[in-house]
Amino acid sequence: MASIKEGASGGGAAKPVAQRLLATATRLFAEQGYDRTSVQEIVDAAGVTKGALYHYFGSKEDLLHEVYGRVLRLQQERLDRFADADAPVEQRLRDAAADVVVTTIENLDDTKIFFRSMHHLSPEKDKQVRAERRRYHERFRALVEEGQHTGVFSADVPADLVVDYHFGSVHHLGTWYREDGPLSPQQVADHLAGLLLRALRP
Amino acid sequence: MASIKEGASGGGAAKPVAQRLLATATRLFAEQGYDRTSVQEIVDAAGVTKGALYHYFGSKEDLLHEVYGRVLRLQQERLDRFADADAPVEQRLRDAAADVVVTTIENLDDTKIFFRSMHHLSPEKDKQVRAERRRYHERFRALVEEGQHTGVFSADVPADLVVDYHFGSVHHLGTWYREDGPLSPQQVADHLAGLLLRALRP
DNA sequence: TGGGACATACCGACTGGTTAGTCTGCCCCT
DNA sequence: AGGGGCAGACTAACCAGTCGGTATGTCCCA
Repeated sequence: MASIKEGASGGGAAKPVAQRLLATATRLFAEQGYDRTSVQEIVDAAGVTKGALYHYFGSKEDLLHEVYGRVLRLQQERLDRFADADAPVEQRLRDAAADVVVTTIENLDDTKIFFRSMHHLSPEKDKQVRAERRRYHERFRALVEEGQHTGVFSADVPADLVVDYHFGSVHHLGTWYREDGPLSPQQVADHLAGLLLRALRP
Repeated sequence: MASIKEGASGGGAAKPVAQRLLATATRLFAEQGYDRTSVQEIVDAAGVTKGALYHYFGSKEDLLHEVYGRVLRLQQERLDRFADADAPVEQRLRDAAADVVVTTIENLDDTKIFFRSMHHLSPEKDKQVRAERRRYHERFRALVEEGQHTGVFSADVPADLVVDYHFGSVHHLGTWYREDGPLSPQQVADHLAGLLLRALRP
């Protein structure tokens, strides 16, 4: 329901207008912020007009919500994959923690928007997004708790706080990570996952 | 130059208008975001009119910049105090790391604004704020490096990344910390500083 | 084969409302 | 009597969303 109204375009043209609009909006939102980006700017940059945008999307906010949906679905799916793997819990947590870093860096525009503009959503959509985020948080927390119960992680720190601790660093990536910096996404991920696992050593 | 045009008010009235405006703006910016808060709202909530606001501040952006200046000065001063203390480096880092958490929670409105609205500043002011943040970052990094050189901290993770790691969690506080939650500011600070120090164990 | 009926995809001028900032002037203290 | 401190109406710009219109395509029945 939250997905784009099929671009149809029978034969298979160059680039569906709806997707071009979403990609353009994502870039502009990340660069200038949601409120600072006008609908006119988006359609100009995408080479269409408002008529096209409002043909595919119900509102400007729908564009934002669409970005959120994409990120959430992607991250949740990947987390589930790693958490369900057949490996010791410390390995599963390490893999999941590192993966979310890589995925975040690879979609840095989306995640910048995600964390900066969350509070721009209408109460209704905000509630939905929060619910999905909570599911994600809880899945991650379950990994930490499992390790604490089996004794491979230190138990004298609340699991919730540990999760927020790690996601703080993930959240923060958009602020400091530069593509032309000295570290590859995978290197950053390995370092951050390493720090987390060491912080959890009993 | 970046400070408020003296409220004068010779004798010492109830509450200087300039400070009331700044406090009101801070609250509203934190609640609704900078762009979503109109100047009219601010002056209404402060019980004055636009004439008063533009008498004391050059622009809406000046209000934001003023909030930034306050936070930056406060945090820098406190960091310097802890970093200069006469104690082993692991103790100084722990104290500094915990203190910034407590200070952040105690000024959660300011820091929410700080991290959310940074990119709303004009290039000129943005440059200035960045420079001050960098000084702060470097002071903190020096502590990590000192410990790495003297061997009390593991050296196989870049010091810059460690600093961003910790400040990620600080940055993130505004997202999850609730006053009516189970943890006091000091408890959160102790946990986060503990995690950092354990992550750095050789 | 042709043509009417209808739908999809998009255009772009327009509207109603909001906004930051200005300006003139009053009031009160010194 | 002069100026700081403020009021409040005003302006010029901008913005999300609307709406009537057009061009192109598809389906169906004769």
